[in-house]
Amino acid sequence: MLEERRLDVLRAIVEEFVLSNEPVGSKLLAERHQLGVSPATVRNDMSALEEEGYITQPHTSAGRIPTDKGYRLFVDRLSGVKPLSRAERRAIQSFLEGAIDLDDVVRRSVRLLAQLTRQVAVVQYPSLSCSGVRHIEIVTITPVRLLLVLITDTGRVEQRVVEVPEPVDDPTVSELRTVLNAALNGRRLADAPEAVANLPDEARPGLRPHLNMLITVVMEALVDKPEERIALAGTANLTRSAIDFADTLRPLLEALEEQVVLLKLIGEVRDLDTVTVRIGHENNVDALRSTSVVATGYGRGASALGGLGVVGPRRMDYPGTMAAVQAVAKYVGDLLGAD
Amino acid sequence: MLEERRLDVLRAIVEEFVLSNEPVGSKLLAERHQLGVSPATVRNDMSALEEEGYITQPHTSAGRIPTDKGYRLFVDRLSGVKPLSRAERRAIQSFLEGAIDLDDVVRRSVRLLAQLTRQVAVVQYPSLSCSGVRHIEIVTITPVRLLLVLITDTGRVEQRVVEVPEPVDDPTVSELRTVLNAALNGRRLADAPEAVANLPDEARPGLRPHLNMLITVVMEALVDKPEERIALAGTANLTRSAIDFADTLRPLLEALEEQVVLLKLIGEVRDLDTVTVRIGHENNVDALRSTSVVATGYGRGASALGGLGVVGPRRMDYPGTMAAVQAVAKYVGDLLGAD
DNA sequence: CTCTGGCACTCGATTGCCGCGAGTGCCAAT
DNA sequence: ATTGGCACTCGCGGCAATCGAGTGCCAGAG
Repeated sequence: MLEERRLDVLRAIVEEFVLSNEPVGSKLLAERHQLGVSPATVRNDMSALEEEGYITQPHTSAGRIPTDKGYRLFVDRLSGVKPLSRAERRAIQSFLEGAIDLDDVVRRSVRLLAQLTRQVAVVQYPSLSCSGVRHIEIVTITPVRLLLVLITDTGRVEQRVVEVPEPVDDPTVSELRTVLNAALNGRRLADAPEAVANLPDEARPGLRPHLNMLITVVMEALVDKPEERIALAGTANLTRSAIDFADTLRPLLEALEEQVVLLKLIGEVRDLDTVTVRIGHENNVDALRSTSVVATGYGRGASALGGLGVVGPRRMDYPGTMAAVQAVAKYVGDLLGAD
Repeated sequence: MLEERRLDVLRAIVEEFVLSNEPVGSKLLAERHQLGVSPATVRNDMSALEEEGYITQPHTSAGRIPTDKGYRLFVDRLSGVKPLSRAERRAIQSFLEGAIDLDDVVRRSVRLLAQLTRQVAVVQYPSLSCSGVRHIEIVTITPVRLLLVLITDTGRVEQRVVEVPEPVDDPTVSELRTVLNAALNGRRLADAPEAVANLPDEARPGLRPHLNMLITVVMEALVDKPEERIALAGTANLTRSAIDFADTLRPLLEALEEQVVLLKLIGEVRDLDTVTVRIGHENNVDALRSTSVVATGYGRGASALGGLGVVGPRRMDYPGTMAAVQAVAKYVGDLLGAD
């Protein structure tokens, strides 16, 4: 009973603070939320909550604000799921269904997510290694430079220039194309290594050096260190909550422009079916220590194709944001998994 | 003589204000710049300059700051060219030469430009219509859905899904590929319409409907309304100069995320060999009314492949920025024109 | 043992006031 | 035309007084 109400108080504090962005006091809480007790009682609870580290006061004569630990408890135990409204679901659907290609899907999703959550949205392009090979094309640029174009079943098109050891003529290119496609079409890139492992042995001798070269490139560039891509939107929303600009906003913007940082961020939390929340100091990136990240993976079937999420102030509508992230992930997953 | 010194004073004001970001007074001017006259004389000149609308004072007891008109005069007549240092040129070269493909070139350039100018940099991908066709590839997805992949000589790879009226088999696809490549390889996309105009008439009858369909798609999607792309970097630099954030920074960030706005901006000023400067109100975009844009086109030969530039505060080091923009445009043009 | 009303206390934010100083405009003198 | 002198304006920083939201604690009631 007692314990119960303390949590109610914490929940009320979080909700109130998220709305108002101002330290919340006992009087306001007792009035606005039906706690059924007087401000004085609330004060006692708040005192206890502060003792336990869930809330803190910015300065002596102010109300309380949640700590990271407080938000954490709120997210884990206190916040119900907030289903999206019918209108929102329809909006998502109609916003995404007009997409014509992968780029379009990703760009639309990221803008949609930014708009829904009013925060900074991040969407990772489908990982190459999780994608399947739809087609491999080889184009001659010069006799010793070939352009390798890889088309995946998620619609990504990747290209690499390959220098071959000795000039190749068109029939040979044709042959190479046939062999590679036969070996890889329909397979996932992650499975590529074994699929091509003994291709050179089976091919006619004249083809081997070129084949080896191409295979090396495919492996190195597309499987071992695939070039991941990221789309970003809604940075303007940062001006909504950030107050101390020079100190907070700049490093944040800088971090967001670093693809590496974002990839690390998304990479850590792209589980399917689970929306991960990182609150403040829980983030491993310095510049994000004062923000929260809500992210999840998208994809169809077992493994995630990629990740998406939002970055926002710790003072965030977690239930709503989590719902939006989950919903968009579901739609994007369906869209890219199906195509 | 008199006229001459007045302009010297204006130049000094602009230079001083760009450095200090504070209204500059007569005493400082007379001391720091060798005008050879007393503060009182400078005051008279300043008074005249204000009368003519080149400078203004924020409040009565403050120094003067340049108006848009003042910056304009400065850019047009007062600022010499500021050649980049040897080190800077080397930096540009070494920064760009490691690029492996088009995406890489563009991303590196935009970051480089942002770093050099400490402002927001914008680089447009080479326009499709100005690019040449290196290769056209057709991949069968289903018998009635083909994926058309266009590879340009600037390294751009564009893809479109095409629905054909009736199923096509592989030999037909092969034939289509051959015909299209024969007609378009090596040509510029802008010349494509006439190149393909009477292809259907020359082809064998069975091929015509598909050919027509493909040609229609190529024309519509790639020539009439080509999807232009933009890369952006250095938004963090906005926090450097912008002071009133909620009112200035947000709409600015929003505008910068609008590809349409940026494309319009760049599209208007992508002349080769000329660095265009738009100061404050000279910009047609509302959100950019309090910024300046310095941009130019890049490319090799006669027509521009694309445009690039920076967006920054009106209080900007114009000579330096113009030099940087010009230099980067030159290198990017060489890189993409040659490849 | 829990809750409540009362009360004194703290401390950040706001307001009003004052003096400093940077910068100007004007004028008389050179 | 240029200059030194001088009075004037006005933004800014510092300081003190005031206000009030919010707290902690305590004694009393249920």
